[in-house]
Amino acid sequence: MATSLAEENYLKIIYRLCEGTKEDISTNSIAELTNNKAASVTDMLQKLAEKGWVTYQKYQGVRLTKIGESIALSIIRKHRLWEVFLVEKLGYNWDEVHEIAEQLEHIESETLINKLDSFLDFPKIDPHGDPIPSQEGEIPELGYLHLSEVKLNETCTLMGVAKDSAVFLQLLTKLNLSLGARLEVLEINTFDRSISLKIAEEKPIFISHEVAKNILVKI
Amino acid sequence: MATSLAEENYLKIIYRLCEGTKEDISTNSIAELTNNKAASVTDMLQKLAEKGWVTYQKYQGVRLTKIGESIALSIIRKHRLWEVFLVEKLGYNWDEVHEIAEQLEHIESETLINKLDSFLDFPKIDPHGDPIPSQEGEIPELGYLHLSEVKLNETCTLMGVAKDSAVFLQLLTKLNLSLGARLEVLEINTFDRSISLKIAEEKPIFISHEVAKNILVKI
DNA sequence: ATTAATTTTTAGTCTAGACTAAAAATTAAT
DNA sequence: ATTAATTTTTAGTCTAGACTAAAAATTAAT
Repeated sequence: MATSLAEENYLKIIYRLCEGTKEDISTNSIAELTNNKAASVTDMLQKLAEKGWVTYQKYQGVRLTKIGESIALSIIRKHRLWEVFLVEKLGYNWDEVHEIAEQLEHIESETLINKLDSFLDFPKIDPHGDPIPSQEGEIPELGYLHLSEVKLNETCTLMGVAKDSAVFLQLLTKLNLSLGARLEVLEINTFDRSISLKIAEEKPIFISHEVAKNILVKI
Repeated sequence: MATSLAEENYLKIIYRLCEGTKEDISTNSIAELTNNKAASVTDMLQKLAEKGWVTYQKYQGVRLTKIGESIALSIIRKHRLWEVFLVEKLGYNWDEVHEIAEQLEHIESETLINKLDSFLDFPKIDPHGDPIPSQEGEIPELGYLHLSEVKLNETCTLMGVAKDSAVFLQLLTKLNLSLGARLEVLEINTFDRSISLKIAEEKPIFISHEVAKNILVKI
Protein backbone atom coordinates (compact mmCIF):
# COMPACT_ATOMS: atom_id res chain seq x y z
CA MET A 1 0.00 0.00 0.00
CA ALA A 2 1.28 3.46 -0.85
CA THR A 3 2.39 5.78 1.94
CA SER A 4 1.94 9.54 1.92
CA LEU A 5 4.63 11.92 3.06
CA ALA A 6 2.75 12.70 6.27
CA GLU A 7 2.28 9.01 7.05
CA GLU A 8 5.96 8.29 6.49
CA ASN A 9 6.96 11.04 8.88
CA TYR A 10 4.66 9.72 11.59
CA LEU A 11 5.93 6.14 11.20
CA LYS A 12 9.53 7.30 11.36
CA ILE A 13 8.94 9.26 14.56
CA ILE A 14 6.91 6.49 16.20
CA TYR A 15 9.77 4.13 15.40
CA ARG A 16 12.25 6.44 17.08
CA LEU A 17 10.09 6.67 20.20
CA CYS A 18 9.50 2.90 20.33
CA GLU A 19 13.22 2.16 20.21
CA GLY A 20 13.82 3.27 23.77
CA THR A 21 11.00 1.56 25.63
CA LYS A 22 8.68 -1.41 25.68
CA GLU A 23 5.92 0.96 26.81
CA ASP A 24 3.29 2.18 24.39
CA ILE A 25 3.97 5.59 22.87
CA SER A 26 1.91 8.58 24.00
CA THR A 27 0.04 10.92 21.71
CA ASN A 28 1.75 13.93 23.22
CA SER A 29 5.28 12.66 22.65
CA ILE A 30 4.45 12.17 18.97
CA ALA A 31 2.85 15.61 18.78
CA GLU A 32 6.04 17.15 20.11
CA LEU A 33 8.35 15.53 17.57
CA THR A 34 6.08 16.01 14.56
CA ASN A 35 5.36 19.62 15.54
CA ASN A 36 1.64 18.95 15.37
CA LYS A 37 -1.11 19.33 17.92
CA ALA A 38 -2.27 16.28 19.89
CA ALA A 39 -5.66 16.34 18.17
CA SER A 40 -4.03 15.99 14.75
CA VAL A 41 -1.93 13.10 16.03
CA THR A 42 -4.99 11.22 17.31
CA ASP A 43 -6.52 11.62 13.87
CA MET A 44 -3.50 10.20 12.11
CA LEU A 45 -3.06 7.34 14.60
CA GLN A 46 -6.55 6.15 13.78
CA LYS A 47 -5.70 6.19 10.07
CA LEU A 48 -2.44 4.32 10.63
CA ALA A 49 -4.23 1.72 12.77
CA GLU A 50 -6.85 1.36 10.03
CA LYS A 51 -4.06 0.56 7.56
CA GLY A 52 -2.51 -1.96 9.92
CA TRP A 53 0.76 -0.11 10.51
CA VAL A 54 0.26 0.51 14.24
CA THR A 55 -1.72 -1.07 17.06
CA TYR A 56 -3.69 1.61 18.79
CA GLN A 57 -5.98 1.57 21.82
CA LYS A 58 -7.80 4.77 22.67
CA TYR A 59 -6.05 6.57 25.52
CA GLN A 60 -3.49 3.73 25.75
CA GLY A 61 -0.94 4.81 23.13
CA VAL A 62 0.51 3.11 20.05
CA ARG A 63 3.15 0.67 18.88
CA LEU A 64 4.30 -0.18 15.37
CA THR A 65 3.19 -3.47 13.85
CA LYS A 66 5.69 -5.63 11.96
CA ILE A 67 4.63 -3.97 8.71
CA GLY A 68 4.75 -0.48 10.20
CA GLU A 69 8.22 -1.17 11.50
CA SER A 70 9.46 -2.37 8.14
CA ILE A 71 8.15 0.80 6.47
CA ALA A 72 9.90 2.92 9.11
CA LEU A 73 13.14 0.99 8.64
CA SER A 74 13.08 1.47 4.89
CA ILE A 75 12.73 5.22 5.37
CA ILE A 76 15.59 5.25 7.86
CA ARG A 77 17.67 3.19 5.45
CA LYS A 78 17.07 5.73 2.72
CA HIS A 79 17.78 8.67 5.04
CA ARG A 80 21.12 7.28 6.16
CA LEU A 81 22.29 6.14 2.74
CA TRP A 82 21.58 9.60 1.31
CA GLU A 83 23.53 11.12 4.21
CA VAL A 84 26.52 8.98 3.29
CA PHE A 85 26.17 10.16 -0.31
CA LEU A 86 26.00 13.82 0.71
CA VAL A 87 29.11 13.60 2.90
CA GLU A 88 31.23 11.12 0.94
CA LYS A 89 30.43 12.17 -2.60
CA LEU A 90 29.29 15.78 -2.44
CA GLY A 91 31.59 16.95 0.33
CA TYR A 92 29.06 18.14 2.90
CA ASN A 93 29.96 18.30 6.61
CA TRP A 94 28.16 15.98 9.02
CA ASP A 95 26.15 18.82 10.53
CA GLU A 96 24.72 19.97 7.17
CA VAL A 97 23.06 16.85 5.80
CA HIS A 98 20.07 16.16 8.03
CA GLU A 99 17.55 18.54 6.44
CA ILE A 100 18.36 17.51 2.89
CA ALA A 101 18.18 13.81 3.80
CA GLU A 102 14.75 14.48 5.34
CA GLN A 103 13.60 15.28 1.83
CA LEU A 104 15.52 12.61 -0.04
CA GLU A 105 14.28 9.82 2.26
CA HIS A 106 10.83 10.09 0.66
CA ILE A 107 11.95 9.42 -2.92
CA GLU A 108 10.16 6.27 -3.97
CA SER A 109 12.15 3.75 -5.98
CA GLU A 110 13.38 0.34 -4.89
CA THR A 111 16.04 0.18 -7.57
CA LEU A 112 17.32 3.66 -6.81
CA ILE A 113 18.17 3.00 -3.22
CA ASN A 114 19.85 -0.32 -3.96
CA LYS A 115 21.93 1.19 -6.76
CA LEU A 116 22.86 4.02 -4.41
CA ASP A 117 23.84 1.47 -1.74
CA SER A 118 26.10 -0.27 -4.24
CA PHE A 119 27.54 3.04 -5.53
CA LEU A 120 28.50 3.92 -1.93
CA ASP A 121 30.05 0.48 -1.48
CA PHE A 122 27.46 -0.87 0.97
CA PRO A 123 28.24 1.33 3.99
CA LYS A 124 27.29 -0.08 7.40
CA ILE A 125 27.04 3.28 9.20
CA ASP A 126 26.08 6.84 8.28
CA PRO A 127 28.21 9.96 8.88
CA HIS A 128 26.96 10.15 12.50
CA GLY A 129 27.86 6.54 13.25
CA ASP A 130 24.24 5.36 13.07
CA PRO A 131 23.77 1.88 11.61
CA ILE A 132 22.15 1.57 8.17
CA PRO A 133 19.35 -1.03 8.06
CA SER A 134 19.70 -3.66 5.32
CA GLN A 135 17.14 -4.08 2.55
CA GLU A 136 15.55 -6.76 4.71
CA GLY A 137 15.30 -4.39 7.66
CA GLU A 138 18.17 -5.86 9.69
CA ILE A 139 20.06 -3.36 11.81
CA PRO A 140 23.69 -4.23 12.46
CA GLU A 141 23.98 -4.31 16.29
CA LEU A 142 26.95 -2.19 17.18
CA GLY A 143 26.98 -2.45 20.99
CA TYR A 144 28.04 1.11 21.63
CA LEU A 145 28.07 2.76 25.08
CA HIS A 146 27.27 6.36 25.93
CA LEU A 147 30.41 8.24 26.87
CA SER A 148 28.64 9.16 30.12
CA GLU A 149 28.73 5.46 31.12
CA VAL A 150 32.48 5.02 30.67
CA LYS A 151 34.46 4.59 33.93
CA LEU A 152 37.28 6.78 35.20
CA ASN A 153 40.63 6.31 33.42
CA GLU A 154 39.14 4.05 30.77
CA THR A 155 40.01 4.62 27.12
CA CYS A 156 37.48 4.35 24.29
CA THR A 157 36.88 5.24 20.64
CA LEU A 158 34.24 7.70 19.45
CA MET A 159 31.91 5.70 17.20
CA GLY A 160 28.82 7.86 16.77
CA VAL A 161 26.36 10.37 18.17
CA ALA A 162 22.87 9.91 19.59
CA LYS A 163 21.66 13.28 18.31
CA ASP A 164 21.90 14.77 14.82
CA SER A 165 21.09 18.42 15.49
CA ALA A 166 23.38 20.88 13.75
CA VAL A 167 24.29 22.84 16.92
CA PHE A 168 25.36 19.69 18.73
CA LEU A 169 27.46 18.46 15.80
CA GLN A 170 29.05 21.86 15.37
CA LEU A 171 30.02 21.87 19.04
CA LEU A 172 31.72 18.49 18.67
CA THR A 173 33.60 19.72 15.62
CA LYS A 174 34.76 22.77 17.56
CA LEU A 175 35.98 20.52 20.40
CA ASN A 176 37.85 18.42 17.84
CA LEU A 177 35.66 15.42 18.61
CA SER A 178 35.18 13.42 15.42
CA LEU A 179 34.36 9.82 14.49
CA GLY A 180 37.25 7.49 15.36
CA ALA A 181 38.88 9.75 17.98
CA ARG A 182 40.60 7.96 20.90
CA LEU A 183 39.27 9.28 24.22
CA GLU A 184 40.51 8.85 27.80
CA VAL A 185 38.28 9.80 30.73
CA LEU A 186 40.56 11.75 33.09
CA GLU A 187 38.06 13.06 35.62
CA ILE A 188 34.36 12.71 36.44
CA ASN A 189 32.96 15.50 38.62
CA THR A 190 30.33 14.11 40.95
CA PHE A 191 28.63 17.49 41.34
CA ASP A 192 27.36 17.87 37.75
CA ARG A 193 28.80 14.70 36.18
CA SER A 194 30.86 16.81 33.79
CA ILE A 195 33.89 15.07 32.38
CA SER A 196 37.51 15.89 31.69
CA LEU A 197 38.72 14.15 28.59
CA LYS A 198 41.97 13.59 26.73
CA ILE A 199 41.64 13.29 22.94
CA ALA A 200 44.59 11.30 21.56
CA GLU A 201 47.68 13.13 22.79
CA GLU A 202 46.14 16.60 22.94
CA LYS A 203 45.60 18.62 26.08
CA PRO A 204 42.45 17.78 28.06
CA ILE A 205 39.01 19.28 27.36
CA PHE A 206 35.89 19.58 29.53
CA ILE A 207 32.46 18.46 28.45
CA SER A 208 29.09 18.47 30.22
CA HIS A 209 27.14 15.34 31.13
CA GLU A 210 24.57 16.41 28.53
CA VAL A 211 27.21 16.21 25.79
CA ALA A 212 28.69 12.94 27.10
CA LYS A 213 25.25 11.32 27.08
CA ASN A 214 24.96 11.93 23.34
CA ILE A 215 28.36 10.57 22.36
CA LEU A 216 28.56 6.87 21.48
CA VAL A 217 31.80 4.99 22.08
CA LYS A 218 33.34 1.53 21.97
CA ILE A 219 35.73 0.36 24.67
CA MET B 1 8.31 32.73 -2.23
CA ALA B 2 8.00 29.01 -1.62
CA THR B 3 6.55 26.79 -4.33
CA SER B 4 4.41 23.73 -3.68
CA LEU B 5 4.86 20.51 -5.55
CA ALA B 6 1.67 21.09 -7.55
CA GLU B 7 2.73 24.62 -8.48
CA GLU B 8 6.13 23.43 -9.64
CA ASN B 9 4.56 20.83 -11.88
CA TYR B 10 2.27 23.39 -13.47
CA LEU B 11 5.10 25.85 -14.10
CA LYS B 12 7.25 23.14 -15.65
CA ILE B 13 4.48 22.09 -18.02
CA ILE B 14 3.55 25.64 -18.96
CA TYR B 15 7.20 26.25 -19.75
CA ARG B 16 7.27 23.24 -22.05
CA LEU B 17 4.16 24.43 -23.88
CA CYS B 18 5.45 28.01 -24.19
CA GLU B 19 8.71 26.85 -25.78
CA GLY B 20 7.11 26.00 -29.09
CA THR B 21 4.96 29.06 -29.76
CA LYS B 22 4.58 32.76 -29.18
CA GLU B 23 0.84 32.13 -28.70
CA ASP B 24 -0.71 32.05 -25.25
CA ILE B 25 -1.15 28.59 -23.77
CA SER B 26 -4.65 27.11 -23.56
CA THR B 27 -6.22 25.72 -20.42
CA ASN B 28 -6.99 22.44 -22.14
CA SER B 29 -3.43 21.80 -23.29
CA ILE B 30 -2.25 22.21 -19.71
CA ALA B 31 -5.03 19.96 -18.44
CA GLU B 32 -3.89 17.24 -20.81
CA LEU B 33 -0.25 17.25 -19.72
CA THR B 34 -0.92 17.57 -15.99
CA ASN B 35 -3.62 14.89 -16.15
CA ASN B 36 -6.07 17.24 -14.47
CA LYS B 37 -9.47 18.50 -15.52
CA ALA B 38 -9.76 21.94 -17.16
CA ALA B 39 -11.62 23.32 -14.14
CA SER B 40 -8.74 22.46 -11.83
CA VAL B 41 -6.31 24.11 -14.22
CA THR B 42 -8.32 27.36 -14.28
CA ASP B 43 -8.18 27.33 -10.48
CA MET B 44 -4.44 26.94 -10.39
CA LEU B 45 -3.80 29.49 -13.14
CA GLN B 46 -5.57 32.09 -11.04
CA LYS B 47 -3.33 31.25 -8.09
CA LEU B 48 -0.18 31.36 -10.20
CA ALA B 49 -1.22 34.73 -11.66
CA GLU B 50 -1.89 35.98 -8.11
CA LYS B 51 1.69 35.06 -7.20
CA GLY B 52 3.07 36.77 -10.27
CA TRP B 53 4.43 33.70 -11.99
CA VAL B 54 2.14 33.81 -15.05
CA THR B 55 0.16 36.45 -16.90
CA TYR B 56 -3.37 35.26 -17.29
CA GLN B 57 -6.41 36.74 -19.03
CA LYS B 58 -9.69 34.91 -18.62
CA TYR B 59 -10.46 32.86 -21.73
CA GLN B 60 -7.23 34.11 -23.37
CA GLY B 61 -4.66 31.67 -21.99
CA VAL B 62 -1.42 32.09 -20.05
CA ARG B 63 2.28 32.83 -20.42
CA LEU B 64 5.08 32.62 -17.88
CA THR B 65 6.44 35.84 -16.43
CA LYS B 66 10.21 36.32 -16.08
CA ILE B 67 10.00 35.00 -12.50
CA GLY B 68 7.79 32.07 -13.47
CA GLU B 69 10.22 31.16 -16.21
CA SER B 70 13.19 31.23 -13.86
CA ILE B 71 11.39 28.91 -11.44
CA ALA B 72 10.58 26.53 -14.30
CA LEU B 73 14.18 26.61 -15.49
CA SER B 74 15.53 25.79 -12.05
CA ILE B 75 13.26 22.74 -11.89
CA ILE B 76 14.37 21.64 -15.35
CA ARG B 77 18.00 22.17 -14.33
CA LYS B 78 17.50 19.92 -11.32
CA HIS B 79 15.64 17.30 -13.36
CA ARG B 80 18.39 17.05 -15.96
CA LEU B 81 21.29 17.09 -13.52
CA TRP B 82 19.71 14.25 -11.54
CA GLU B 83 19.24 12.32 -14.79
CA VAL B 84 22.94 12.65 -15.51
CA PHE B 85 23.65 11.38 -12.00
CA LEU B 86 21.34 8.40 -12.41
CA VAL B 87 22.89 7.35 -15.72
CA GLU B 88 26.54 8.27 -15.18
CA LYS B 89 26.95 7.32 -11.53
CA LEU B 90 24.29 4.74 -10.75
CA GLY B 91 24.32 2.94 -14.10
CA TYR B 92 20.70 3.41 -15.17
CA ASN B 93 19.71 3.26 -18.85
CA TRP B 94 18.41 6.40 -20.51
CA ASP B 95 14.86 5.06 -20.66
CA GLU B 96 14.66 4.37 -16.91
CA VAL B 97 15.47 7.73 -15.34
CA HIS B 98 12.55 10.01 -16.15
CA GLU B 99 10.15 8.97 -13.36
CA ILE B 100 12.80 9.07 -10.64
CA ALA B 101 14.03 12.48 -11.82
CA GLU B 102 10.41 13.70 -11.66
CA GLN B 103 10.66 13.15 -7.92
CA LEU B 104 14.21 14.36 -7.38
CA GLU B 105 13.60 17.64 -9.24
CA HIS B 106 11.51 18.85 -6.29
CA ILE B 107 14.22 18.50 -3.64
CA GLU B 108 14.80 21.97 -2.30
CA SER B 109 18.40 22.99 -1.65
CA GLU B 110 20.50 25.51 -3.55
CA THR B 111 23.77 24.07 -2.30
CA LEU B 112 22.75 20.51 -3.12
CA ILE B 113 22.18 21.10 -6.78
CA ASN B 114 25.37 23.09 -7.21
CA LYS B 115 27.45 20.47 -5.44
CA LEU B 116 25.80 17.83 -7.61
CA ASP B 117 26.63 19.90 -10.71
CA SER B 118 30.26 20.04 -9.66
CA PHE B 119 30.34 16.33 -8.74
CA LEU B 120 29.09 15.51 -12.26
CA ASP B 121 31.74 17.83 -13.74
CA PHE B 122 29.34 20.52 -14.98
CA PRO B 123 27.61 18.58 -17.76
CA LYS B 124 26.07 20.64 -20.58
CA ILE B 125 23.50 18.04 -21.69
CA ASP B 126 21.47 15.29 -20.02
CA PRO B 127 21.36 11.62 -21.12
CA HIS B 128 18.75 12.45 -23.79
CA GLY B 129 20.82 15.26 -25.28
CA ASP B 130 18.70 18.01 -23.70
CA PRO B 131 20.63 21.09 -22.61
CA ILE B 132 21.03 21.74 -18.87
CA PRO B 133 20.17 25.33 -17.88
CA SER B 134 22.86 27.13 -15.88
CA GLN B 135 22.29 28.40 -12.35
CA GLU B 136 21.42 31.75 -13.92
CA GLY B 137 18.83 30.15 -16.19
CA GLU B 138 20.88 30.28 -19.41
CA ILE B 139 20.21 27.44 -21.82
CA PRO B 140 23.10 26.55 -24.08
CA GLU B 141 21.70 26.90 -27.63
CA LEU B 142 22.56 23.72 -29.48
CA GLY B 143 21.05 24.38 -32.92
CA TYR B 144 19.87 20.83 -33.52
CA LEU B 145 17.62 19.75 -36.42
CA HIS B 146 14.92 17.12 -36.38
CA LEU B 147 16.01 14.09 -38.34
CA SER B 148 12.79 14.50 -40.35
CA GLU B 149 14.21 17.77 -41.75
CA VAL B 150 17.47 16.30 -43.01
CA LYS B 151 17.76 16.09 -46.83
CA LEU B 152 18.32 12.98 -48.91
CA ASN B 153 21.87 11.58 -48.84
CA GLU B 154 22.96 13.95 -46.11
CA THR B 155 24.94 12.63 -43.16
CA CYS B 156 24.38 13.77 -39.57
CA THR B 157 25.10 12.88 -35.96
CA LEU B 158 22.43 11.88 -33.43
CA MET B 159 22.60 14.49 -30.68
CA GLY B 160 19.40 14.05 -28.69
CA VAL B 161 15.70 13.20 -28.55
CA ALA B 162 12.65 15.42 -28.37
CA LYS B 163 10.66 12.93 -26.30
CA ASP B 164 11.67 11.12 -23.10
CA SER B 165 9.01 8.41 -22.91
CA ALA B 166 10.35 4.97 -22.04
CA VAL B 167 8.72 3.18 -25.02
CA PHE B 168 10.27 5.62 -27.48
CA LEU B 169 13.72 5.36 -25.94
CA GLN B 170 13.51 1.58 -25.82
CA LEU B 171 12.64 1.53 -29.53
CA LEU B 172 15.71 3.62 -30.33
CA THR B 173 17.89 1.31 -28.28
CA LYS B 174 16.48 -1.70 -30.13
CA LEU B 175 17.23 -0.01 -33.46
CA ASN B 176 20.77 0.63 -32.26
CA LEU B 177 20.21 4.38 -32.35
CA SER B 178 22.18 6.00 -29.54
CA LEU B 179 23.69 9.42 -28.81
CA GLY B 180 26.59 10.15 -31.12
CA ALA B 181 25.63 7.69 -33.89
CA ARG B 182 26.52 8.75 -37.46
CA LEU B 183 23.44 8.61 -39.67
CA GLU B 184 23.03 8.78 -43.47
CA VAL B 185 19.59 9.35 -45.00
CA LEU B 186 19.37 6.83 -47.86
CA GLU B 187 15.72 7.18 -48.85
CA ILE B 188 12.73 9.36 -48.04
CA ASN B 189 9.38 7.86 -49.03
CA THR B 190 7.02 10.60 -50.15
CA PHE B 191 3.94 8.49 -49.35
CA ASP B 192 4.35 8.39 -45.55
CA ARG B 193 7.63 10.27 -45.15
CA SER B 194 9.25 7.18 -43.64
CA ILE B 195 13.01 7.08 -43.93
CA SER B 196 15.68 4.55 -44.76
CA LEU B 197 18.78 5.15 -42.72
CA LYS B 198 22.34 3.85 -42.57
CA ILE B 199 23.89 3.85 -39.07
CA ALA B 200 27.69 4.01 -39.35
CA GLU B 201 28.63 1.07 -41.59
CA GLU B 202 25.72 -1.20 -40.61
CA LYS B 203 22.99 -2.35 -42.93
CA PRO B 204 20.13 0.12 -43.45
CA ILE B 205 17.09 0.39 -41.13
CA PHE B 206 13.62 1.87 -41.68
CA ILE B 207 12.00 4.39 -39.37
CA SER B 208 8.67 6.20 -39.50
CA HIS B 209 8.28 9.96 -39.86
CA GLU B 210 6.95 9.96 -36.28
CA VAL B 211 10.24 8.57 -35.01
CA ALA B 212 12.36 10.85 -37.24
CA LYS B 213 10.52 13.89 -35.92
CA ASN B 214 11.63 13.09 -32.38
CA ILE B 215 15.30 12.53 -33.14
CA LEU B 216 17.61 15.55 -32.91
CA VAL B 217 20.71 15.71 -35.07
CA LYS B 218 23.57 17.96 -36.05
CA ILE B 219 24.77 18.14 -39.65
C1' DA C 1 -25.67 37.31 -38.75
C1' DT C 2 -27.41 33.53 -36.31
C1' DT C 3 -26.91 29.09 -34.55
C1' DA C 4 -24.14 25.19 -33.10
C1' DA C 5 -20.04 23.35 -31.23
C1' DT C 6 -16.19 23.90 -28.38
C1' DT C 7 -13.58 25.78 -24.73
C1' DT C 8 -13.24 27.92 -20.41
C1' DT C 9 -14.94 29.47 -16.11
C1' DT C 10 -17.92 29.44 -12.01
C1' DA C 11 -20.26 27.29 -8.26
C1' DG C 12 -20.46 23.76 -5.29
C1' DT C 13 -18.17 19.19 -3.39
C1' DC C 14 -14.70 16.13 -1.61
C1' DT C 15 -10.34 14.45 0.76
C1' DA C 16 -5.99 14.67 3.37
C1' DG C 17 -4.05 16.70 6.95
C1' DA C 18 -3.72 20.36 9.69
C1' DC C 19 -6.21 23.43 13.50
C1' DT C 20 -9.14 25.14 18.09
C1' DA C 21 -12.36 24.51 21.70
C1' DA C 22 -14.85 21.53 24.44
C1' DA C 23 -15.75 16.90 26.27
C1' DA C 24 -14.17 12.57 28.10
C1' DA C 25 -10.73 9.53 30.22
C1' DT C 26 -6.88 8.77 32.88
C1' DT C 27 -3.57 9.81 36.44
C1' DA C 28 -2.05 12.33 40.51
C1' DA C 29 -3.03 14.51 44.88
C1' DT C 30 -5.26 14.98 48.93
C1' DA D 1 -12.53 7.77 47.78
C1' DT D 2 -13.06 12.22 45.89
C1' DT D 3 -11.33 16.07 43.64
C1' DA D 4 -7.97 18.33 40.74
C1' DA D 5 -4.76 18.22 37.08
C1' DT D 6 -3.31 16.29 32.93
C1' DT D 7 -3.79 13.84 28.74
C1' DT D 8 -6.40 12.35 24.98
C1' DT D 9 -10.29 12.32 22.05
C1' DT D 10 -14.32 14.26 19.66
C1' DA D 11 -16.70 17.69 17.07
C1' DG D 12 -16.42 21.22 14.10
C1' DT D 13 -13.29 24.32 10.90
C1' DC D 14 -9.94 25.52 7.45
C1' DT D 15 -6.81 25.18 3.25
C1' DA D 16 -4.73 23.20 -0.94
C1' DG D 17 -5.75 20.95 -4.74
C1' DA D 18 -8.41 17.92 -6.88
C1' DC D 19 -13.42 16.88 -8.87
C1' DT D 20 -18.48 17.30 -11.51
C1' DA D 21 -22.19 19.81 -13.44
C1' DA D 22 -23.86 23.90 -15.19
C1' DA D 23 -23.13 28.57 -17.00
C1' DA D 24 -20.65 31.77 -19.84
C1' DA D 25 -17.55 33.03 -23.49
C1' DT D 26 -15.34 32.12 -27.70
C1' DT D 27 -14.85 30.03 -32.18
C1' DA D 28 -16.66 27.54 -36.16
C1' DA D 29 -20.34 26.60 -39.40
C1' DT D 30 -24.05 27.68 -41.98
